[in-house]
Amino acid sequence: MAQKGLTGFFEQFLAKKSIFKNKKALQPNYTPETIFHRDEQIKQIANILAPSLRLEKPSNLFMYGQTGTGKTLSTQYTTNQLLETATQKALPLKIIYINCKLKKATDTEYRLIAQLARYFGKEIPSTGLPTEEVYSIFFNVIDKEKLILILILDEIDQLVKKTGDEMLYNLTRINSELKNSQISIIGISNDSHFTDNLDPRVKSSLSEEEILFPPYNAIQIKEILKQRADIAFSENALEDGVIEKCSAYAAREHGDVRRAIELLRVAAEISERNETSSVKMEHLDMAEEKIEHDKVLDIITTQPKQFQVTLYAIITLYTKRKDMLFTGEIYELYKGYCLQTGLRPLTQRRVSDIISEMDTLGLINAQVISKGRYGRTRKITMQPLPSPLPKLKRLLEEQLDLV
DNA sequence: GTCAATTCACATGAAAGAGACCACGGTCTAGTG
DNA sequence: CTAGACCGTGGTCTCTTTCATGTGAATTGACGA
Repeated sequence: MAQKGLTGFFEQFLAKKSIFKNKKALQPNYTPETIFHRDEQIKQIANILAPSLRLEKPSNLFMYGQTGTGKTLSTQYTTNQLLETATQKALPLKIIYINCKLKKATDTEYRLIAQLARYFGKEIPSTGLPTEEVYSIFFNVIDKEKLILILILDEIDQLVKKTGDEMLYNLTRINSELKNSQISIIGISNDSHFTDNLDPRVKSSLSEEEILFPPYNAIQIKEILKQRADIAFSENALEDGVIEKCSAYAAREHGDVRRAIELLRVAAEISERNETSSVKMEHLDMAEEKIEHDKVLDIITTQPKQFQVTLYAIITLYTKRKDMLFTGEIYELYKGYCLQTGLRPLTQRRVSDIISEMDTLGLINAQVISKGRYGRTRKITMQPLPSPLPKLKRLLEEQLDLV
């Protein structure tokens, strides 16, 4: 029945002139051929890593800067070049890039080492072995022959937050036991205070060298966006001022280019779906909303039930009383809903943690305050969320089978 | 009126338990020659 | 005799509970002017 209509639709879709020429240039993992405004940093990285070509261990390196300031990009660019030279000269250089946040597979010491061992073709079960065992497997495989290993740990702060800094210590220490090979660690973090709380031993060995990535300013963002847009879009696909507005927006958000590019891409997708011939200003606004909305929906639907019930309690209470809420009353309400849904209520201790997780995720504003004689608690308010509350509430009701 | 002590209602930390998942080695069992 | 099924042990991981300790200002109450 609908088949015929659909073939027609797809044919029409293909026949339509796309505003995209090469959409890849807007994907988050795209590496452009030239990188703007990061010459200084790239040169530094190259300088620090260059000794590896003489088979000497490069210094460990720590890079920091806000999100979307080109840390990962610059690193990948430099290491790719480095690797190219190394392969040409048949040097035993290996570079491993691990994003500690992206993959759930690397958020514990065991998993990280297992992941590393897998890069060398060792099959490591996802669980069941003692961590020591995995270390020694890894150790043996890299020390078999001479090798310079550069290990890039992106979002290293996430890793340390979850597993503690002991593992970094272990990793740096491993060098002294290796006979043939050497490991260098490149840590990338968007938290500049990250090293403050590290064990001094780890700190000094990790940041033998440091590179700071300052945020881009609006003009720089504009140039970068322009570069990407030229590749990504066909001619006249962008209305005048779109790029300017996009970069202004990103500059406001501490110079995060990644966001600017995402915004541009989503805006273009919206305009394509709306069958307009070019990306207009209003698409940017819609894109901004959509990005936020999707983020919230994604968070909500992927969180466990307990989290959802807690959020549901907060939303219900908040729609009833538009002022600040406190942990105690939320917990009481939460217990009630648990009964309704047949969930076993968690302790207040846990719910308290859940609430603070929500704060970190940006769903709510939770602030610890003291009400003097009346105790200490979290003051919870809801930010103006991109998705209207009743809609969220209904979504949660569906998720939880609440009536 | 002033000032230190008290008190509340949680926050925050540390440790440990439960239950799921998994590897490994040993033992048992059934099928094969 | 051997491959595969099955079990017990010991390991990780995540989520949670339990127990313990911390905290900051409103309130209280003693004190002095």
